[in-house]
Amino acid sequence: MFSIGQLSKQTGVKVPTIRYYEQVGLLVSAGRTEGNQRRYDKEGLERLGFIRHARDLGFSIEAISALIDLQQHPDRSCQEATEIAQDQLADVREKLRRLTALETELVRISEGCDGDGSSNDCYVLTSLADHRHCRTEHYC
Amino acid sequence: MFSIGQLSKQTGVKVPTIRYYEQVGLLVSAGRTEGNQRRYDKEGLERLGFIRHARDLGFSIEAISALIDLQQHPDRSCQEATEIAQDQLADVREKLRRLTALETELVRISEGCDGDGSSNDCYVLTSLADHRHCRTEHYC
DNA sequence: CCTTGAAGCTCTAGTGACTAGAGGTTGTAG
DNA sequence: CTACAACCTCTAGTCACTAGAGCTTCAAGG
Ligand SMILES: [Zn+2]
Ligand SMILES: [Zn+2]
Ligand SMILES: [Zn+2]
Ligand SMILES: [Zn+2]
Repeated sequence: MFSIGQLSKQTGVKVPTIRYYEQVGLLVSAGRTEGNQRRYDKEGLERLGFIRHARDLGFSIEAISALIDLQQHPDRSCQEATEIAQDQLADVREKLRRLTALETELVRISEGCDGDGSSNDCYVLTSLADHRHCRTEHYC
Repeated sequence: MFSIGQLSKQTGVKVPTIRYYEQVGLLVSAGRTEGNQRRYDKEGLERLGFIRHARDLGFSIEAISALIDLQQHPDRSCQEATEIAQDQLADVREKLRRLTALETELVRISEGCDGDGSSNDCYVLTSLADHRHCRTEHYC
């Protein structure tokens, strides 16, 4: 049996975050001591590892919830799991697309000024004031 | 003079967002009507355009505040402006780096399963359970 | 001049995924 | 038995909005 601190050390997830995961229903402790402290078993450790890894891949709490539900029912089809992964991939690709546009514009803007003039005619400031200087459509 | 709704239409910034910008000190109205409604002049319209464009490039409210301060003092050096832009570019590049790693792993994971098996031995679920399947270090 | 309805106002609370802090209790090593 | 690290709960804060309630004002048509 592990304390919350031991779980934290083994997975790299901070203690308050583990408590937060319990609050939102992702991870329940195996039980409590007489003094009300959480105790986890090996299953809890593995589940927290799963959560951590999925979070590190950008999956939302909601998506991870669904994935854990699937894991608990080994007989169910894994179609939903692949859909969730594909959705996440699509999200990431969309973000990449947007950030690439941002990078293009920020490179142009940054290179347009050495920072040694007056802010009166600074290329950074004038570029920000007018989207018509931009080569791409962009937003976050 | 423009009402908040006219400003909204011209810039594409939603009305509650404009009020939020006032609350955090980014944009003040030129004045109020007798009935307490906000009225803006051309300067306000331009400033909101600046804010909108900077937000669309991912700058934080805090950064935009600093940039507007610089704009208000045309005699000051624009060094800070270029620094802010370069910081933003560095941020964007860091995010791109991370998202690219995520994409690599998510492609592998998505392609590893057709979604026609049982969740018992689904490649998506086993990959999520163990980082050792991953080819990159990754996090958000 | 009067009515109507769109548009405005303020204030509070909710979003996601935590993080920080206060103030108190428990576990454990020496 | 004592010290103190680690634990507990609860509230509030982060960022940049967004939604809603409940009320007031503006402007156009009759
Ligand atoms: Zn400059
Ligand atoms: Zn632009
Ligand atoms: Zn599968
Ligand atoms: Zn991994």
